[in-house]
Order: sequence, then structure tokens, then C-alpha cells
Amino acid sequence: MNIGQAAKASGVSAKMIRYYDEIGLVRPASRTESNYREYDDRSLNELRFIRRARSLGFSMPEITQLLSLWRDRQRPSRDVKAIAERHIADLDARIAEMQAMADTLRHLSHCCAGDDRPECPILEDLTRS
Amino acid sequence: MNIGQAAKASGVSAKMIRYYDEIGLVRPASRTESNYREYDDRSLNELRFIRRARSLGFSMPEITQLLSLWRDRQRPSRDVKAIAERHIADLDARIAEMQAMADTLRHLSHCCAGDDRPECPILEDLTRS
DNA sequence: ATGGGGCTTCCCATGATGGGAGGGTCAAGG
DNA sequence: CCTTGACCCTCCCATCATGGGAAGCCCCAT
Repeated sequence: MNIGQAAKASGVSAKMIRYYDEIGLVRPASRTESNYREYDDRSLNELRFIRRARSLGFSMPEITQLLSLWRDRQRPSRDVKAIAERHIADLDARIAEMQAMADTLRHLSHCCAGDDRPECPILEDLTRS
Repeated sequence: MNIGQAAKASGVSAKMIRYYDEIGLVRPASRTESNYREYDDRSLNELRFIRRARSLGFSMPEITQLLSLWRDRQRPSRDVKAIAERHIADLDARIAEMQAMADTLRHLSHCCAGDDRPECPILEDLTRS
């Protein structure tokens, strides 16, 4: 399977597949005589794994760890769960931060007439704090 | 006022002040004979404005717009409110996305024993989807 | 006058991703 | 058999906001 077909089948762009190859996230792809990368079902599963993990917001270092646990049939599920919980905490923190921003803005926006006049509590807030 | 003092007084690092200068976000700072940037109260207010806007999650292009409205005493508050509302919608979308990630992970993590055994619903999910 | 700290510019790195140039390869159809 | 178009390869560049650091100039206090 060529990189283009692997990209289509895995949902990971060819660019990113080469990048994952370069940084050693996936096992280096075998090459044809003419230096084309070739992929099999096992590679595809790795790529899909990565895509799914990315879509859950895991960072590349976290995915590196997850992949190595995934490959290890003896892994304790404890280790996987620890990574997941850490990531959940991270997400929650970022959500809380953005929620606070949105709430503040909603309040300010609510107080702003939003018409032709120049008075604006939003700008006033940005000025003062 | 030197850049270091302006940094301390505004809460924006000297590095970032130079950067805002370079990209034209703030008016170019006047210079002393020996080419040191100098800042007055008006500059400080701009820097504080930017810092506050950043802390509410506004992007640099949005801040550019906000600054120009802020400088224009004739601005219609409608324009400011429009920017704020767009940003709120953006925040809400990102929050929803991260919330979905966190919820999925919470479910998977809840189903994972987290002990010595290798069985792990988290890895299974990453494998299948 | 000298030393330490602050200022200047310039370069580099981040993380994940895409764009594009220049050049080799493969397969299908004339 | 040759051409053509669609692949593939590597290498370089850009993003966005931020920080680190080097080399060199400047200012103030001792």
C-alpha cells in the first residue's frame, strides 16, 4: 500500500504520516526498491490509533506513551488509565479557563447596548482591569 | 519610561512589547538618542488593554480591531459587541469540543479497572474507532 | 573608570500542520 | 515503445504567540 492509499484508509494526511515517521512516532515504514514507503494492515491500525487519540486531544508525547502501552500486551491498565486521567484533568482545566472567559464576556456583552452610540462597557472593562 | 519599567507596570513582557511593536499592533515607540524605546502613560494603557484582551482569549487580529475601535471615540458600540459575540461563539464551540473529548474519556476511564491486568477499554476504543 | 545590569537587534525553537518546488517513478493509453 | 498524468520522494518555508540566548552598546553607581 502506498502512502496515499494509507492516508485515505487511515484518515491521516500523507504529510502527517511522513512527519510521524520522521519523529519516530510510528515504526519506520519499509521501502520499495524505488524508495516508496509501503504500508500494511498493522501500520494502518497504528495510524488509525493515532488519529483517534489526536481527536481526543492527546498530545504527541502522550500518544507516544499510549502507543508503547498499546504494543505491550503485558501493560497494566493502571498505566493507561493514569495517562487518561491526567489528560482529563488537563482538559477540564482548559475548559474552566475558557468558560471563565466566555462568562465574563457574556456579562460585558449583555451590558453593552450594541447600537450607534460610542459608550461601551466592553471597552471600558478592557481599559480598567 | 524604559521598556523594562513598562513591562513591569503593564504586565506584558519586554519580549512581547517588542513583538507588538514589530507587527504594528501598538504605535511605534519613540526612541531616546541612544535608541532606547520610551513609554508614557498612554502607551501603558495600550499595553494593559492588550494584556486584558489576551487574558479574555481574543486573538491578535481581534485585538487589532478592538484597539482601533478603542482609539476611535466615535465608534458605534455595535461594532465592539459584534466582535465580542463572535469571540464568545468561538469560545463556546471550542469548549463544546473539549467537553465532548473529556466526556468520552471519562466514560472510558470509568470502564477501565486501572489495575495490574492488561485489559483496557481505553486502548480498545482507540483501536476500534 | 569599572562593573553590573539594562537595552538593542538577530537568530532559533516550540507543535502540528499545510503549501510548494524540484525531481524521480509508475501505469495506462496511444 | 513512448508520452502523460498522477503518484512519490526530500527539502524548505510558514503558521502563532512566546521565550531563550548571543553579541554588542549604554547608563548609573560605586
